[in-house]
Amino acid sequence: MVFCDDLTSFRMELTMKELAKTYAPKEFEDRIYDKWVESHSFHAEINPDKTPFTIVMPPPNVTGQLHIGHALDGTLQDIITRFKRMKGFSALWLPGTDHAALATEVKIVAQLRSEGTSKEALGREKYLERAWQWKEEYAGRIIGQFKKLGASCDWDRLRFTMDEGCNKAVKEFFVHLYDKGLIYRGKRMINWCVNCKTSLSDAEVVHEDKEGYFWHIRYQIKGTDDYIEIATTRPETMLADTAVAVNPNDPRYTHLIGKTVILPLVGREIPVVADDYVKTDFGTGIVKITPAHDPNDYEVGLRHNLRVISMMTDDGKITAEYTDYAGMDRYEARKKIVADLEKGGYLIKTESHDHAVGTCDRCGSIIEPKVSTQWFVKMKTLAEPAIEAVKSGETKFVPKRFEKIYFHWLENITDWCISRQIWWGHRIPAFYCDTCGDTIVSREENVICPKCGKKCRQDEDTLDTWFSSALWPFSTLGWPDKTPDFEYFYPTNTLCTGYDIILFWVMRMMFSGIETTGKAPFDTVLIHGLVRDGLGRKMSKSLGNGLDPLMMIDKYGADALRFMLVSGNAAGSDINCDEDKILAARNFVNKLWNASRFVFMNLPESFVFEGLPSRLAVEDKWVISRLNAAVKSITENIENYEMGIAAANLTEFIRGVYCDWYIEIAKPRLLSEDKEDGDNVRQVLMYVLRTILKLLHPFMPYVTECIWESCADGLLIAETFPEYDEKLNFPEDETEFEKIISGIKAVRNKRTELDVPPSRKAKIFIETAQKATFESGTAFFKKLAFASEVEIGDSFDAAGCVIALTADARLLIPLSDIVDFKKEIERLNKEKAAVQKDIEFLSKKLSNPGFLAKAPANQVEAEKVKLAAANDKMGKIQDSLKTLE
RNA sequence: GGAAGAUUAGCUCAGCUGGGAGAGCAUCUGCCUUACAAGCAGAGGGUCACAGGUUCGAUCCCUGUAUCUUCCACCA
Repeated sequence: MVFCDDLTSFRMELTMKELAKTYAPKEFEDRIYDKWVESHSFHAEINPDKTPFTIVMPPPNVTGQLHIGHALDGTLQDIITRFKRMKGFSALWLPGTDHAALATEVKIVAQLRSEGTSKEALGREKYLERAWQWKEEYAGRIIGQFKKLGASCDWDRLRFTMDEGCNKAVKEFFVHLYDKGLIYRGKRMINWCVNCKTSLSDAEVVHEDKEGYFWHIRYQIKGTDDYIEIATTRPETMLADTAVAVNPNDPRYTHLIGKTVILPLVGREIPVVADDYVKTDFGTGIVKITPAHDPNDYEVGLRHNLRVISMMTDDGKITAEYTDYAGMDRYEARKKIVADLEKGGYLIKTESHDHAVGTCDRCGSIIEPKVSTQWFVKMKTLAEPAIEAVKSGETKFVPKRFEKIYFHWLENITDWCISRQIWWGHRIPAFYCDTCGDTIVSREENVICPKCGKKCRQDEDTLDTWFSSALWPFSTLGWPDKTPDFEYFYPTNTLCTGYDIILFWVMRMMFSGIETTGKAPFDTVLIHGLVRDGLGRKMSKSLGNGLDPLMMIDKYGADALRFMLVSGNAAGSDINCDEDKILAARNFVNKLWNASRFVFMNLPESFVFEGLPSRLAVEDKWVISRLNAAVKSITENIENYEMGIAAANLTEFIRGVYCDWYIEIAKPRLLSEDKEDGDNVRQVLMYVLRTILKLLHPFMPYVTECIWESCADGLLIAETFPEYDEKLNFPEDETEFEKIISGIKAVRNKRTELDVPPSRKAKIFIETAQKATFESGTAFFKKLAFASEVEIGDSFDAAGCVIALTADARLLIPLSDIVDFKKEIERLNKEKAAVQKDIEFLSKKLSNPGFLAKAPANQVEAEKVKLAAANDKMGKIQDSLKTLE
């Protein structure tokens, strides 16, 4: 045999280290991680001989700690990175953390409040010191937690969204867009959070359906006793009404156009205007117009040149000029206004009305639309190439359906409000000359007015946190400088994230990347779902159903957690998980551990791994061939991001093929007199085990590396991923050996049915046409089918025997002393009926002219084979029944 | 108001380009068979949501319905 020459040339002296009796991940995970770090195994070199493969980590916020969603995200990225590294790529997984501007500020402000102070009291400079302290503490913590998971990130390249390089990139991008006319400052209607006291982008507003009311209010028409009826969900805003609008084509109200009405409680006289915006079939058909507090009304106001009056302060209180309500919270004021309207006879009725209100993504308070001067990015021209990049396939989403969400948002995009009235973040690189009134946008820190030479004042605001995140795939590689890292690793390959931040982040990286570098920042966007509890609920603190990944790692090991997260999951769908699933994964890890122990304890002290032996038994070829198929399938599935299927392939092979069969079959051979055969089976056992460890390593890096220590020199992380090899396919041997497996299963099945304990050995007579095949399996029948003796022949006397049937054999077990033959006849009759049904089904199919004419030939052939087998089986059953009766 | 996804065993979920439905957990039975009781060998359990359609053939493709989940949306 020549097929494994290349393997036999490989020799390895082993210094066997014994594995502990039970799998105890805590004993070795940290040690293994240190080993990887010390050997710089995670560091990606710029190597022109290798193809780069790059993943940038979605930077976790410095506000929190590792939750199960990060664990999923991290596991997927680590699997891909380790796989690519083993496949010979220069694989870079670039880690970092996000300053999470508003999210962090909200937390620090709360912390200050609990200390009885505030950011205003501290002042900007001291506050920022405090924020950096926070960052130091929490960024370190979450990085440490990622390490626990086994993340093979290149920590030499660790970044932070507010570090110097990112700041440089942010300024560069801002100036670039400003110079191109794509960033502007202007007075617009924006989303205002009265709690965070800052503007927000549209994406940061969460719409929630809330129970509310329609208050029907009477506005008197000036100079008459007539009145009009208006329905509103926000009565308090009437204080700032500057008009009332009707649809110009609404016959009920055309007579009102141009008239004046008197605003209740306030007494202000306001015009009735006609505008298409008003729907005739909703509410009363008359709308109060409050340009300062509603985006639509603002537009109406612009069209009709209405006054913009504000009735609310930045913290959501009523302004001083409305003396009756001044200083009241907007919702307190609402109550009083409704009461006052009722008292004054203005309130006609109140009806329930559910409607969507915008809330702050960060603090949950209700957003107030507000007219304000802010910085914006003009999105239309930036969006187009970002759409094109996905349409052309330069970047593809996995699963594809998420592209729709991406397109929909980009096609309907509005300008992006990027300025925030908070302190923690990148300060806007815009400067104002108080003397000349000029605005200068600059990369420099200190800006002198070119006209008057005076020092300019920098804009107080900071940028939306996503402005810096948008640059993450290239700012982390050195952009705007043309660094070697940037040249080699950009564009990156796979971006892996949850579907919840496609709009916030993915799309913004796309247009920023294309605008600055001319290339889409990644070729694949791998979208995964959210992690939920066993009942499909979102994990949350209030429900108390959160699974703390760190606790799970502590309890079951990182490998078990990782394997649970990818098992039985299809890309893009949510994952329900509970502790039972981790337990199952842990048990599987334990299985591998013990299988390895078994192999090691059966090796002589002087064992030398030489690769596959040149003489292989049918069962060796069976396992090698199955392994080879598994290699192919696992590789393809990882490449297609089907981690769930790859994980199932691994389980199936390791448990179902290697442990359940090959190891069991190896046992008699290990003890056999034939020394050469024993040596061969040891080589095969090791060969398969080593291949398994490599295949499994991306999924379970710790345990595989730990076992590897006992059976090889060097690090597993640095090994090459197994390759599918045509020469290792043995389809005939597979078929042959499956016949023995079927036979063993059939005997076991019978014995269990009849409650025969394994200790009660019995003879087996095998009637078969394939004598050689079953001859070679004799030892296995003894070991696995509890045979005291095996005889193979054409025909045996079946009297007093239990009969087990397979497609290729009739197996007779003389157990007359303990078997109830009446029951056995019943069982056979049952089986006969089942086979009869099969025969009918198959005959019907094969006599269907449509099927014969239109089905593919191999399909027809397959059905014929099935029918022949069923008929054969029927014959055996009938024979058996005859002998029993 | 749009859009996407889901509906498969008691539970949680797989099921690739259509050829007689799978895993894990749970249940039941029997086993401490010298790697593993975190185990082994078996068993039971499913009109693949419903109704049509295409097809020789549908869990899979098409249409509609129902229920659930999520995303998007300025209807006062």
